[in-house]
Amino acid sequence: MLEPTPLDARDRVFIAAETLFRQRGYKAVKMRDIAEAVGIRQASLYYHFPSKEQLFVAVTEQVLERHRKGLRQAIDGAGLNLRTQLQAVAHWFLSQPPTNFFSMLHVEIPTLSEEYRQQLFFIFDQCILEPIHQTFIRAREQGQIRDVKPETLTGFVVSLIDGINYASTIPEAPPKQEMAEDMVSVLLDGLQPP
Amino acid sequence: MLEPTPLDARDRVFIAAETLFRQRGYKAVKMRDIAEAVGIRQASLYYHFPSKEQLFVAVTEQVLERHRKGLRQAIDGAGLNLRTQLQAVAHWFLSQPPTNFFSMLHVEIPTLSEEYRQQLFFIFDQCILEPIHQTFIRAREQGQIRDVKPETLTGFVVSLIDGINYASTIPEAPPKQEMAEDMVSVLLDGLQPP
DNA sequence: ATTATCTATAGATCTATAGATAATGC
DNA sequence: ATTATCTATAGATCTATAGATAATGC
Repeated sequence: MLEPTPLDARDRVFIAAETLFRQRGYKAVKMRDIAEAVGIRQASLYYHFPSKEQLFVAVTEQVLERHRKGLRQAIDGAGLNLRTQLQAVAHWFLSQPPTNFFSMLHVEIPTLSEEYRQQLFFIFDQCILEPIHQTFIRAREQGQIRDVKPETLTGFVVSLIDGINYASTIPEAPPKQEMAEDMVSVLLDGLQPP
Repeated sequence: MLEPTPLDARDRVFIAAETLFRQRGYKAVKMRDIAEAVGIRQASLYYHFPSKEQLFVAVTEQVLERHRKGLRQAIDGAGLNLRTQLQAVAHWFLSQPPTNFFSMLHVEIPTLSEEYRQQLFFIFDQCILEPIHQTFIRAREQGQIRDVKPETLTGFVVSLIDGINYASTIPEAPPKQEMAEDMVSVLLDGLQPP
């Protein structure tokens, strides 16, 4: 380790916060909950992070950045075919801890200060929407799909991923991977009988 | 009026609560906010409702029940064709104030007491999922669509509606009605070029 | 000396209750 | 008399700060 300061505790706070915020949302998670998960006292968190809001923003940025890298790799490694690219996108998202993006955008982020709000919206756009948007634009240019606005299709994909993640929490739901396959085949082929 | 008690104030509380809970979510709305919207003092709300939780549950039940009726009417009035039925479903949802169902299920409802949680999950199933589920089952029986699990497709529709509602809050987004048409045509016909 | 934690608590909210008071309808 | 509101506030949380103390590394 060449790190000047040992980051263990800070990292454990980060990981605990990420998990709790994802599971329960910003407001419902108390600093005490994070501290308990880490095994320190609530006030000790403030040695590592100046405020709950900044902790949330830092955690969310990291999650989004991880998705950006993962999506880029998934898409770049999936050849030139939209079908395999979408399968790779779905596979990436479903390999990650399930984040409900619309709750994030609709419930969590609006409670933050205006500055952080705008910042996270921008990063969300760059990390989640842009990679998928690009994919649809290229597919359209190559005549792989008919003329539907790529931003509409991008929204569809993110919505469907959210939905699959949610459905997976229900015991009777079909397996994630099956729903992901159905998602791609419905998007590309529709539901018309053979 | 044959009502024994004039329900005006109670109704105004109901309406204000519905709007605020929908816009900001359960936790973020304070009883004071609802009172201010109605024009009374915070404590006066407790004359009409015993607790914030029961107010939220009552409001949510009413919203869900309204959707059940609206969906049933929309589907029943849309003939026997899945395409027109889905168009009617989309049209109904987008004619209503935008509720983010996945936030509701994923963020709001889990913070309630176990009893109310189960109750609202059940009612959500009856009011939102069941009508759409039935529609897909009938279409499948009549050979209108290929073999994909109807519960998967139901989840897709609800996810997509959530996504369209969210997208509509962004200034540059395509019009709701256009996204709804794209949703139905993608679900049924896919994206393959003509 | 510096780093990381602790205890204690101020200050800000927020829900819900108690009891008083005004408005309404016999 | 009953209905609907009010003021005042108890009680419960929760974030963040102040200052003390233990652990670590020169």
